[in-house]
Amino acid sequence: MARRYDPGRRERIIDAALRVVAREGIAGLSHRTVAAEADVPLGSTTYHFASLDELLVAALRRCNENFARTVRESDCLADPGVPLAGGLTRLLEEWFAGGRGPAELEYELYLAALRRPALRAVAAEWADDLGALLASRTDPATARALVALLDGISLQVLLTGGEFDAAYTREMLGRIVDGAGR
Amino acid sequence: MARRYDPGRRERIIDAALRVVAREGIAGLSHRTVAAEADVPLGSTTYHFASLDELLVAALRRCNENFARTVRESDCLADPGVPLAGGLTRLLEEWFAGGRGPAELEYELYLAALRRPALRAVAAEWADDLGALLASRTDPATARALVALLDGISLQVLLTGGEFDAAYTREMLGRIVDGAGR
DNA sequence: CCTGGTTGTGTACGGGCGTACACAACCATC
DNA sequence: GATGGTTGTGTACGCCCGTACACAACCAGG
Repeated sequence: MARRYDPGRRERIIDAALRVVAREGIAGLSHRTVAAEADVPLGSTTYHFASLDELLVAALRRCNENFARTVRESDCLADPGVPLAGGLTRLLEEWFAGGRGPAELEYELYLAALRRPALRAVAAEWADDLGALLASRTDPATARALVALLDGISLQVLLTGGEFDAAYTREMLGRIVDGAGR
Repeated sequence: MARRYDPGRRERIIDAALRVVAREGIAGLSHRTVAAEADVPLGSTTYHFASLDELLVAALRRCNENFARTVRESDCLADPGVPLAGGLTRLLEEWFAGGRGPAELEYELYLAALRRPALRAVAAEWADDLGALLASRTDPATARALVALLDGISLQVLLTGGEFDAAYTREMLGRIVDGAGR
């Protein structure tokens, strides 16, 4: 039966799940497709993840970590000399520059929380983490609104197939930020 | 074979599809489930809608119409005496007062456009229609941003399972609106 | 009344799915 | 090196799916 010693198989399954979702969407995710993608036996996926929800939770969490690292490594937000709205706009611009793919993947997992209560906690973490990051440059309510507006603008781009408009984005984020000072 | 004369069967199938999606999500929508819900033979659903995408397009369009009618009938936006931000907040408040159900249904269909290009045009219509409605009270860019922020705030509520916060919403919408005047 | 075309149905096929479970491989203990 | 517990696999079952298609019901023109 060829059982291999394979630590980190769990992680490889999560990676495979992300590739499957990126390619075919959550609708195309099944124990079988992810097993094939990760090149592990079918039983292995059900063994490590009792349900697809569990696998999705792990995948979304991994996504969040990747995004958080990207944000932290980018200096768009760190430098207090750069206006907050401008930094956020640049961040989003870089993100969309990578094409629809990555953005679609992250949002699909994030939005899946709408129908899957198991994902809600992770989705909330994401919003909170980003909010906390921004809160160091403004107040919590404003930070939350910035996250909401970023989500809304990104969705408009992704859902309607439109283009990302940096000037417009900067302007509107600016209105939220500036409103905090009055 | 009992073929009935049944005009409006197409419409009844769309209604049934909305009920199915409301109850079980898009994942639970199939030719069979919708046929059972509409109490028509299986072949009837494939006859009227060649693919599920086609059915989803019809369902989303119907949703849009319902929402547009609700907005038009509500006087939250019509009265120029009411501040725009306040009117929108009240509209959203009434919407959420109906429970998660209706909001979940509309957003699930709307967000499905992320992965289904066939729905993009209808999703774009929705955003444009609402934008056009708001544009009569402000400029187009501001109107678009208001829609984006409304989407973002609604999503935060629905995805994280949180509560709708009217005061916060009014405040942030207000910042977008007021920013237009400077 | 027949007849040819259109509209709508029932059924059956092949395929992918989640899940269960017997059992192989491994490891620690003696 | 036997043994008992744990970890991981292969396989098979039953279910639901989209799709195709023969054919019933209907309708209009002759």
